[in-house]
Amino acid sequence: MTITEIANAAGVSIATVSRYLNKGPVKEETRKKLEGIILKLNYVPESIAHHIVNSPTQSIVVLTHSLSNYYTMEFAETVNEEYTKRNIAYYIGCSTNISTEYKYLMDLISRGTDGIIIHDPAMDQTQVDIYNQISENHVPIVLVHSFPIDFAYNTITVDQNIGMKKAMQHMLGLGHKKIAFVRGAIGYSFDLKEHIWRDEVKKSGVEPEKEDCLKISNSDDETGVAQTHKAVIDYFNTGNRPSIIFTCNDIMALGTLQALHELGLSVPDDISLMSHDNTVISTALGLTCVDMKTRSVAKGAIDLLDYAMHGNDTTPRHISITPELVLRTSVIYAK
Amino acid sequence: MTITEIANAAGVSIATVSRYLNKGPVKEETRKKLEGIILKLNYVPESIAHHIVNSPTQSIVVLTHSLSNYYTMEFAETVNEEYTKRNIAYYIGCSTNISTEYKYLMDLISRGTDGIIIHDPAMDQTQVDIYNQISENHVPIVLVHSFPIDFAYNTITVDQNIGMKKAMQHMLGLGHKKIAFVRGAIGYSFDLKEHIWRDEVKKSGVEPEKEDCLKISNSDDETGVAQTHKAVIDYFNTGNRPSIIFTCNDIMALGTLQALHELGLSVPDDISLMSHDNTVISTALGLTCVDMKTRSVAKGAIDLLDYAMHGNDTTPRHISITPELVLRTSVIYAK
DNA sequence: ATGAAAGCGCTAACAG
DNA sequence: CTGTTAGCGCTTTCAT
Repeated sequence: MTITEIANAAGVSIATVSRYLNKGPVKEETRKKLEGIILKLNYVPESIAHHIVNSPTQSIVVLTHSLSNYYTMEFAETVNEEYTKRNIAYYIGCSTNISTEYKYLMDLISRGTDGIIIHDPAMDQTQVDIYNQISENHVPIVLVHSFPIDFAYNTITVDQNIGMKKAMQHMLGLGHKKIAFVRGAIGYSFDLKEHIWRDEVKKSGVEPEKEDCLKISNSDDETGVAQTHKAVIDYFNTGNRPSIIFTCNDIMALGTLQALHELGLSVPDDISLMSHDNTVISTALGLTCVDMKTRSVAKGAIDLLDYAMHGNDTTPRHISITPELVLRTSVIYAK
Repeated sequence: MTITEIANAAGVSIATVSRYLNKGPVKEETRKKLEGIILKLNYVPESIAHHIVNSPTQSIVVLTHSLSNYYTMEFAETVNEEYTKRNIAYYIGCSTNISTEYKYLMDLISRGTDGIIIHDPAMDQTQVDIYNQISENHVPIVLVHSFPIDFAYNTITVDQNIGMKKAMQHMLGLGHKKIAFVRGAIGYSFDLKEHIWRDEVKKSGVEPEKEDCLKISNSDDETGVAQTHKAVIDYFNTGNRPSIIFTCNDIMALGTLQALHELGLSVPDDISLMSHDNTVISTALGLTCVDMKTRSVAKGAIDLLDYAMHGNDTTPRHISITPELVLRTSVIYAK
């Protein structure tokens, strides 16, 4: 079904149909006729052809590395709310590693996507040239929680240093000495958190034990829960008795909770638990945690993208949001 | 950056460049030259122009009604895994109501999307004509968990009747008489479950009380948790003392758990809890529940779409998957 | 192996 | 207010 067919059916030229479609000046009579025909023929414009001549495609996409993660989803959802309001087509792509991220990016720019938000980009410093290649194709991109590097993109992150420091000071301040630290195996933000954990423990005068740092190989979905569960059980079975456990995300908190329950330890009476991200899981379970302020981050990302898409100033901007502690009932004084 | 520019730079015709790009016959020498130029000029093909002449766009999208829902996300993720393997661009759109669902659908077919999977479609019988309109545009669509109607689409669902019956029989069989039923305010599948709850309770010889059916207005994210929490507290404050609570999804289970905790009731010692969907939350919390077999459903949806996209037989197919009970520790004999 | 030219569905001057 | 026409970036005969 093309514009030509409906032009023929109406006995007018394709230009008139196009004008009608684009709300240009058309005589009332013609308008009525076209309206009827389009309805009857069930015509849907081929936007692909529209956009080959009229560049913006009215589409924004968020690329993320995981779908089964509340923290990611809360981000995607906030963005969705905004673009739904604006009536622009918004889609989510999920790239689980560097190579699919690259493929997605190529697909998106070749599709003429108007703007791209990459949440937790998989690429790091060694792949900067790829980002540069993309930037040469003039697609506005904003990086959310990217590795820290000064390059030609708009970026927004929460300052995880501050968040983690606040968390450590909170725990240490309550008298905790042996703080188990549960992290994912690979990832810049895990490294950063571990570093601060190590640092602050040291500063408090005790030497961080190697075994107190538990690395979970898969951490986003129920297998992450299971892996954490196992790691925590093993950790206790080796004789470790921390007064508090800190988990780098809520999925790990879930696995930890499960393990604790199995070990007959209740939170916070027998042991404290602190988490990170403040997803619905922390809310629901009453876990004290670091709030990633996902909604603020999402709003900021949208602002940056607006700026990149519509502003006339092309210098990249960088936003850093300060995370805050959410105090609930899962952390109490060390016994 | 267009094919023309690279043709000029290489001193060949655009036809040759096109041939090179499409792996057609090109002399080794020309090939080498083009390869270099394309790399240097950072050329990315304009797939929009490609697909105006060469229809398939190599893209599949899943439309869903919510992003902050593990059950939905597990579905989206399973589909993602499959299409990533196949190297086809896969995106997710989120339409929160009938009107945005319609807009999305129009956007997708006008973009030339190759196939669409609608998970939990918002439309019901009264909007069937919209689906028909779409079907006339020849875009393969499969409906997942749609309302039950015989029309020209491929559909796949789990038989929630069976699942809910199994759940009721399990609870009733353990001697529970007053079963609180927690559902979302609006939705076909909630209605269906309530109907069976009512039916089975009646069959067991007791009259279902109006107050035992709690309706939660928002049920997908943390506000759903909060709403459920409040509703359950109110319910108990009115003097109700069920021996078990059944929740229609895990978000509601979370809210219920929170309320129970606040009321000083522990699961399953003081009260039993059974949920629906078997997301990571049920797994982690050890909740007995109805497993929606999301991964099987996702695989089935992909099969149906393959069939619709590549098969030569156009008669719609329908798959019904039987849900199963997952017995964990949250449900015990009624006291 | 390569180039010229037509055409995909649509928009945007430009005439009338 | 409407029709004619050129052209968006690409593919695809058809010649050469």
